[in-house]
Amino acid sequence: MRHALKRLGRKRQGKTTGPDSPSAGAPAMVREGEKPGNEKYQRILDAAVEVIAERGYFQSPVSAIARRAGVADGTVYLYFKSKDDVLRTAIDRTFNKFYGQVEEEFKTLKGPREQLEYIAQVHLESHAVNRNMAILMQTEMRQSAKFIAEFSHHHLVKYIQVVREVVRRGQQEGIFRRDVSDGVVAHCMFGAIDELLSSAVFTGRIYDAKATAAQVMDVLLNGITAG
Amino acid sequence: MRHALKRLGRKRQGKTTGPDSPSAGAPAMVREGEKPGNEKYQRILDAAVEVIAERGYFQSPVSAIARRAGVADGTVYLYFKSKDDVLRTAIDRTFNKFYGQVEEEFKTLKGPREQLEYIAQVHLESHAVNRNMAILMQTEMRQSAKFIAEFSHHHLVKYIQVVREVVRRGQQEGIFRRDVSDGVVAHCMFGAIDELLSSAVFTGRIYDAKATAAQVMDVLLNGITAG
DNA sequence: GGCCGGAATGAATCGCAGTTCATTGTTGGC
DNA sequence: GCCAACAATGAACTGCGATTCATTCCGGCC
Repeated sequence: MRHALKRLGRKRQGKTTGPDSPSAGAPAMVREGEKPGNEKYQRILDAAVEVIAERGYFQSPVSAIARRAGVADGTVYLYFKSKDDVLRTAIDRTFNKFYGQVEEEFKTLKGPREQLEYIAQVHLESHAVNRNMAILMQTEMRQSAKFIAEFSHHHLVKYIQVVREVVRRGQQEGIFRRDVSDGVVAHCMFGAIDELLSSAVFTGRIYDAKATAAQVMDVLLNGITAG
Repeated sequence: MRHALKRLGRKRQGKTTGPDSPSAGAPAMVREGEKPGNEKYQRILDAAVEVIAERGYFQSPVSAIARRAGVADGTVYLYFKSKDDVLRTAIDRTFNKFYGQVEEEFKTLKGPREQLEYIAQVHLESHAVNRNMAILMQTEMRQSAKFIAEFSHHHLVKYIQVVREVVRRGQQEGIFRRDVSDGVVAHCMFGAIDELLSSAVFTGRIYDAKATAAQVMDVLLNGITAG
């Protein structure tokens, strides 16, 4: 009803809807197995992080992401189900890398204090590794959209869980005070580090991740040390 | 070019653009002085906070806010310049109330420890006072949109400033350690409280603001106490 | 009752942006 | 060279939503 103008340039006809296309499953998408390895896949992901960090998710049209990645708008949909999917994937990958790193280091680092210090340091270093990703984490992940809220909350919970476990072990070993809840400590630690990172991200300040982490953990550990 | 259908229902003509309207300044807006007192003004503000807390700024059409406030879409523009303006106003008011409260209490509360504890408590209590506003603070304020970023950052800075001053005074008086920067302490405190609040907001957990604030400040103050 | 000023309304405008898909390029096998 | 098969393209589609503004409603006044 609305649009009086019909397609004039290209004309679309024949092969109306018949499911006779070759590829069986998804209508038209790069095969699952090839995606992560593909160069364009990565380019799109990187471009999305860049653009979204600059302008915010809702102010980043797919066309802008595509342009930055040097591909056509439609190509994005060859590799991702939707615009949401791009952002979700980017965040997931970052978190998984973080957990992998922590898990790896925990194999050789056994003391609760050292473990907490290590987490703080990696958390703060994320800024240096990929500034755009850090910006994105400090903004979009904070649930500007409900669809991100749900799955990003899951990651947060996992982080807190890891810290809580370390704290609880420290309490059992008599290293940490037992009169403060491990949950409160975990949230305090996460919150403190995160706010420092956040403030650095927004003011563009540069800092030494190791030294800053040390200061924060000095206060915190000092505050929760038993005796 | 695009739209073939022209207005059919109401027809618009005459008085094309001439600036002969009665009210001089803004084209058609409730007089400045009357705004804040007006009942509709407040209704729209409240409705906006509610709706945006539920769905997020970009997923909250003006029409939804208007409906919730029980006014027509156009009425919103009688009281506010734009959709942005509504959100900005709501946030500004909340912060100003917070500062007013803190300032007032500081008149009778002089010890650095007590002052920090009071700030923590008010901060945590904000959840109880207006849950929707708390949600909004934890989400939209975190810069999902650049236009909010700029002015909300200003508020954050002010908060940190207040805490820093208290910490510095505590250091001068020899109550707090001097080997940790007041800035780091301020960010830690803000971050810790904020994260606790955030987590409560998202999980829907209920907590006792006074007791929780006490625990957090116990750890923090214990961590920064001199001697 | 008729008129006036201003508040309120909500349909229409208009531009934008997510997604689709007919068409075009490219590659490798014959 | 020719022909699949498949990746890539980008114009067109479509629906949504911020904002405008001609029109209606309302209260006070003559």
